[in-house]
Amino acid sequence: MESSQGTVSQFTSNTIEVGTEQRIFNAALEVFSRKGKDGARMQEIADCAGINRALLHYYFRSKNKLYEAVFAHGFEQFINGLSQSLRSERSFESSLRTFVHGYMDYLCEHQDMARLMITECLSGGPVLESYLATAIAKREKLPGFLMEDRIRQAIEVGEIREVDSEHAMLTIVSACLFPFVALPTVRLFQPKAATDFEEFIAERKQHIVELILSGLRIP
Amino acid sequence: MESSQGTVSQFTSNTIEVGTEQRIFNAALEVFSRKGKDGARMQEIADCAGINRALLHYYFRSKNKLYEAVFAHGFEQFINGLSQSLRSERSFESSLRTFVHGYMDYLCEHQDMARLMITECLSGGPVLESYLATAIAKREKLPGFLMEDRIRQAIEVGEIREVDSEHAMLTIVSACLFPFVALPTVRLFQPKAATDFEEFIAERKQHIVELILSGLRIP
DNA sequence: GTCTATATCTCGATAGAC
DNA sequence: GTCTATCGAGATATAGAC
Repeated sequence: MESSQGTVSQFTSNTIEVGTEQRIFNAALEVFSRKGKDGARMQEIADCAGINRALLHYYFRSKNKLYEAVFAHGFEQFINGLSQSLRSERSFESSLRTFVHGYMDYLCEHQDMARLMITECLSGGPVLESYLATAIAKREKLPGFLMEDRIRQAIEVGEIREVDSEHAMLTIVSACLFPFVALPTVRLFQPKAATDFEEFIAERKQHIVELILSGLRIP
Repeated sequence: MESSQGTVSQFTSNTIEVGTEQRIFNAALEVFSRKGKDGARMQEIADCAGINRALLHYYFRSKNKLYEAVFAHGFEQFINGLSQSLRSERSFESSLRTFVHGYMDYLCEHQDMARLMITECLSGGPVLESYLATAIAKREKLPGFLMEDRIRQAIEVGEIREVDSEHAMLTIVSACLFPFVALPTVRLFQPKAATDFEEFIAERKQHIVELILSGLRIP
């Protein structure tokens, strides 16, 4: 139980010499994110990590502990990702572009984590909610809040038209995040999402920024 | 089935009496939609329906059959909901408003089904995909396709500016559907979603229609 | 640290009384 | 149709050899 505490925070995306604990960690994220906490099987995680089932219990005491560890790490990463880049004062257009691109870049790199949090949400999300609740206490850390403040500020200065900043923020997040949630389905409708994912994402970023900017422009 | 003339049943309410099979069905939808097919427990479904576990197997042979039945029914409902109302609209604004309001009304009434399909999506969605694939064959039945055609048509006539109709459609669906997926989280950020859900939805409909219309308006 | 073997428990499914 | 009791498969978790 000590071993997980000590090393979790030092995970890197280094390709050389990936340790057992991290392989377990990655595999767990992958499986949990697709099957949910209950649906996930320890055997599948072990197979995915290329090790024995018993090792899962050696590094993380139980399935519950493993899930908690995976979730906590991903959540931390999720919050800290965007916050810095949003603080600098620039035009609203520049802020929006920064947010959309940064958010979708994160989602591309951490699709597992996105699925995991959505799965949490769907199940009523007691774990996610407790994490969010404490995060909301320190309001300034959440990228979503930063961007929403930016919207309000832009309205005051007359940079964009008057809209409900909370709904606008929700719409922006939805437009960025939902395609990842529904990816298997999206692929059926938009073949490019299957054949050339990078280009699909690039197009999507541009579409969202343009649509929102145009939608918030003062008539 | 049998009419109890002499006894005043304490189970009947002012609503229409709902049979055991229907109660199982509703309970299964509720549980499957939150936990996913694997994560759901037959015991929980039975508890939720207020009956014994064995009865689940009496009405539906197995967990798999039960899931299939629930999914098939919900999916059918989902497709047929909007299609008619979309064929008869004139202006693009009117079509968009019809779609957004109709779609969100459906989602409000069938939040379980929305969750179920999202859960399917997240797990790779073989069941959903097979249903969608056959539905896509008869293209004209899907409301999403109808609306996307409507966007293309509006562009040709010069009613709205030139955009990628597929991305625009995806954005509209995202804006409508995602708030239901993330409802537990949204409630933390927008208290009104918890206290006055009806008003929150009404606001949301209006916001989406206005933002998209303004976003697609010809400069 | 990593494995095999096994104990323990949970869940889906069935049998049979009423 | 509905219940209680139980079986058997498969899952988590532990013990112990190496």
